Amino acid sequence: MSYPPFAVTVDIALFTIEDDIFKILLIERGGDPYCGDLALPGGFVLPDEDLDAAAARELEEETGLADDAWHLEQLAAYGDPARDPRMRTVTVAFWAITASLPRPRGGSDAAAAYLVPVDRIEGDHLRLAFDHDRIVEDAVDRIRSRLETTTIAAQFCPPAFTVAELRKVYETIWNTPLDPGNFQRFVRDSGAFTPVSSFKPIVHARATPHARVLEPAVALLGPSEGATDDTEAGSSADSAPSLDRLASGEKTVKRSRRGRPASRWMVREGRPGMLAKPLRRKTDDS
Amino acid sequence: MSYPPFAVTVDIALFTIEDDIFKILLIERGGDPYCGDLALPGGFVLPDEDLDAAAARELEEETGLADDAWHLEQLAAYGDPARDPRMRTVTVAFWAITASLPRPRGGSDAAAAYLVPVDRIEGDHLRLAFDHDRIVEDAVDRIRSRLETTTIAAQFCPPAFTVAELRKVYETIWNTPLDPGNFQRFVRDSGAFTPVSSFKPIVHARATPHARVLEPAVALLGPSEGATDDTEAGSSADSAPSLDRLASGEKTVKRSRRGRPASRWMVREGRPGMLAKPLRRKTDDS
DNA sequence: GCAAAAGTGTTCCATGTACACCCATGT
DNA sequence: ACATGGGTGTACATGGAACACTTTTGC
Repeated sequence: MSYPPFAVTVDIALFTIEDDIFKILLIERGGDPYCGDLALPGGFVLPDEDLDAAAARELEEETGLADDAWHLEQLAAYGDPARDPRMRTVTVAFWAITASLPRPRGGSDAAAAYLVPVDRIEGDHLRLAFDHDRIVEDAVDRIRSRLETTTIAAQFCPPAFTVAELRKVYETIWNTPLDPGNFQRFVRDSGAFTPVSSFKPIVHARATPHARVLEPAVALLGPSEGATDDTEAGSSADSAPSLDRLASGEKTVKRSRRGRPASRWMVREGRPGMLAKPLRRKTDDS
Repeated sequence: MSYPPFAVTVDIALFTIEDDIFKILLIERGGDPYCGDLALPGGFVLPDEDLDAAAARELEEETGLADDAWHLEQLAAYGDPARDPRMRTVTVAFWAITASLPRPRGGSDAAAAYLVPVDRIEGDHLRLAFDHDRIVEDAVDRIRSRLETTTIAAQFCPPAFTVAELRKVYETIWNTPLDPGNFQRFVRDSGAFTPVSSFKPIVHARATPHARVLEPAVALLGPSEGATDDTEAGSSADSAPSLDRLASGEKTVKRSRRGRPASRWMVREGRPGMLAKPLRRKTDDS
C-alpha cells in the first residue's frame, strides 16, 4: 500500500518562572532554514517511539532535567504544507512546565538556548522560526486555562511550597493580582493540596548534593503536630532556599522575607491533578 | 536530509442527535486490518493538504454535507507505534458536529456507515478498530466541555431553533435535566443568541420557486427526515402571524406540539463562538 | 375546559469578593 | 518596637437553583 510520506516531529514549549517572570525555553537555530532565528526545541519522532515518548526524550536531551521534574502534555498537531520548506512535515506540539532550569544548554541542532520572557513574544511580536509563533500562542492560552482547572501551577514550585509562592505563580502567569486571604482558603479547602506534615523524607531529583539526599521533609516544614516545630522553622529558612538556589542556577533568591514563617504545602497524591472546583480568573487578557 | 517516514491520516468523530439520542458516525471497515470492525471515518492526508483541509475533505466525502453544515475542530494526535499493524502511522483526530445527516453512506474503503448511539461505546464498551475507542472517548469529553463555554450546541439544531430545542441538546449530551426557566434566561441574556425577529430573508438552499425568494427564515426550517418526534413547526413568533399563514399555505410539516408557540433564535453573527460566561453543568458523569 | 409547553418573577442559598484584622517574626 | 507578610473572620454582592405562576395553544 502506498501513501504520501511525512516527516513527523515534536516541538516542546517549555515554560518556567524565573525572577517572577513567566519565561519559555527557546533555542537559536544553527541549521538550514530560519538559521539564527529563535525556535522551539524539538526533533524527529523515532520509528519506534510514541509521541509522548519523543517529546519527553527531546525535553530531557534539551534540558537535562529528570523526567519527574516537569509536567508534559500534548497541545495540538500542526501540518500546514508550507510550514517547513525542506519537506512535508507535521509537528505535534507539546507544552511543558518545570519549577526551574539548570542552565539552558544547546541541543544537537541548536546554537544556543535562552529563557525568553513570554510577553516578549506576546507583546513585542517577536518572530520565531516556522509556525512556532502560533504554537507558542496556543500553548500560553492552554496553560492559562489549565491553571483554572488543574493543580499544574504547583509544578512551577519546588515540591514543598508556601501559599504565597503558589499564589505568585498564578499572579505571574495570569498577570492578575489575587486576594491573599481568599487564595489561602483555596489552598486549604480545595482538597487538592496537603500540608507537609509527615516525617517521611521527600526524595526529589533536584536534591543533588550528596549530604542532602536523606534530608527529612520535616526540615522543610512549618508547624507539625509533632513536638518541636518552631526550632525547625529556622532550619527551614536554611535548607529550603538552598534548594532554590541550587535549582535556579545560583541565582540568589531574595531572602529578605519578613513576617510569619509560612507553612509549606504540596500537591495531594504526588502528581498534579484536577481541581474539584475551578479557580476562576476574572480578567481574560487576550 | 533523511528522516523516518510516517503515514499521516485524519480521523473524524462526527456527532449528531437523532431521535433525541446522541450518536456518532462510524463506518464498518472493509479493508485489511480490523476488517468488519467499526471505525471512525478518515483517510490519508494528501501531500499538499493542510490537516484541517484533509479532515473537511474526508467529512464531505463521507457525508455529502455542505461545508457550512458542520462544525469541525482538531482534537489531538495519536501516534502509538503499534496503533496500525501495516505501517508507522500518526493520526490527527478531529471532532465534528452537525444538525442532521442525510443518510449515512459508505465511503471509499468503508463497507457501510452507521449512526451509533454514543452510550453504546461508553457504556457497553463496544470495541472499535485501531485506537478509535480512545479517540471517541476523548472526543466526547471534549464536546461535553465545549458545550459549557461555546455556542456549538446550536450546531446540533437547524439554523433557527427554539429555546426548548437548544435545551434538549444540552440535556441529551450532558445527560442532565436543565431547568426550563433558567435556561430561557440563559438564551435571552447571554448575548450569544438573537431572536429571529427581523424580516430579513435568510438565503437558503430550499428557497425554491421564484415567488418565495423573500420567504423569512421562519418558514424554511429544516426538513425532519422521518424522525418520530417532530418539533419542526412552521409556526412563527407572535410577531409575524401573517408570515406564518403564508408559510402554512404550503403543505407544512405535521405538528403535534401543544402549548405556547415558541419564538425562534439563532446564533449571533452566524457561526458558533465563545460564551461570555460559561454555562455550567452540575454533574460530571465520567 | 383541560393539558402541555413557553416564558417570567421571585426567593433562597452557595460561592466569590473585598477588606478589616490579628499573628508571628526579622530587623 | 515596628514593619512586613502570613493567615483568619466576616459582611456584602453576585449568580445560579428551584419553583410558583401566567400565557397560549391543541385536543
